[in-house]
Amino acid sequence: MSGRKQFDVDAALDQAMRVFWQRGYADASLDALGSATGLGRGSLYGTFGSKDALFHRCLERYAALYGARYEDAFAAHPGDPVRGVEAFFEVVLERIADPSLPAGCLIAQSAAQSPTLTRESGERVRGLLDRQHRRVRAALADSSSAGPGTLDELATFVVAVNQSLAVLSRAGASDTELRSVTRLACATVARSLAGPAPGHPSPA
Amino acid sequence: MSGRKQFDVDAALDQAMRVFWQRGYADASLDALGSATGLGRGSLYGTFGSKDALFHRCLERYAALYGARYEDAFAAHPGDPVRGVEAFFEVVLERIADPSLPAGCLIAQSAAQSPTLTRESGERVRGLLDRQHRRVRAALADSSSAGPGTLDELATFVVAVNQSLAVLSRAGASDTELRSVTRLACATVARSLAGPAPGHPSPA
DNA sequence: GCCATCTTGGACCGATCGGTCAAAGATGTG
DNA sequence: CACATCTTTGACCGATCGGTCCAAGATGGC
Repeated sequence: MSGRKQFDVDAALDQAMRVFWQRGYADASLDALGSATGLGRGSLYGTFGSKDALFHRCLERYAALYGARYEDAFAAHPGDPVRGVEAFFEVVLERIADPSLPAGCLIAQSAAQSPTLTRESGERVRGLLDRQHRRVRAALADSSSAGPGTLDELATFVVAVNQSLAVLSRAGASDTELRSVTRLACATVARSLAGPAPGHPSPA
Repeated sequence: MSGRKQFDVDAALDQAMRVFWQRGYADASLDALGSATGLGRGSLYGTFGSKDALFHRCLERYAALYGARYEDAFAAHPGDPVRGVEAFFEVVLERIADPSLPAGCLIAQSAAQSPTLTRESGERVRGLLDRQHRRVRAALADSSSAGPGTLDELATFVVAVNQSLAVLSRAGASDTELRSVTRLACATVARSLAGPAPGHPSPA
């Protein structure tokens, strides 16, 4: 049966994305991807070309989907980066708590497996982390009382904490545990933006 | 050739551990484990029983090896938990910076892949994270000006940051980036131990 | 020196991997 | 209705997976 495409490409990408998200690139077999999307190998290869290309599409889709939500969270608190970061973490925590979604985070998952991926894929993941860094940094710079170095470090810190939430949630950490991590992280951001660190006087 | 065992079990475990560490459980093939250890399948199965059992032995060995170093780091600063945590992160950073070792951390790696492991293995990994939590908590409690709740949250925070270092390093983050994360984390610990957080007054 | 015992390397097993391909059916154009 | 074009299904490919097994060789007790 055919003639014209029988399925919605974006819906298929959503399902494939979840398989990569849940099992990682290597453990996401074409059989698993096929049954999750309801597609045969012919359709998968005819549409996407290869497992690698499908993975890239899924990465892009994931980044676009949740990247937009992160943007919204920051944008909801213009001029107030601390509230922005809180809202950002809230989005992450709600995604993690959603039982209809795999645990963790596709980017973190892929970053952890980066050395076992194609060099190309590894660089792509690194690029996505950089995008996240720039996004956070831009939000933090919104009330630029801090120097550019501090801004970079804080953004790296927020990205790092975000990755840690993914790892811990995959290990089975509770929402409560995760929230204590974000609470402390937010306090750190607030302190660092309010004034230089005590004990280690900032050169800025 | 044989009669008596021809190889050192611990040395073989060291090599196998690195393979799991570098590639993760699923991607660590028996061929890779065999060539890394220099052992044939007969020796591997005769000594360890199965890939899963070998993995467990490697987890234990990893936890024992680096757990001891963490203990040392904390023990080197009795009564000074902040310095203890700094020393702890220093051990982690040096291990990550060591080019003769795989990137990241075997525990973090396994935690991220936890949902794809045996239920048994997943629980084991969770147990190792708990052990790390208890270790950090005990060190923090050394100068117990903080309540037990705060202690738990801080220990979770330190464990979380440790996991984030593993993920970021595997994605190719530089030592400098990693150090800004630990610097901010240490400042957070110092602040929380010195007094309750501002803005969010602690109930303790 | 004989022999039970153990270890070792490698052949081998069925299952599964990512990927290809051809046959068959559906479609739009003329 | 005929036909070129496209999609889909599922059989099939070689490679590799984790795991088993056995023949050959080394060992120590007697």
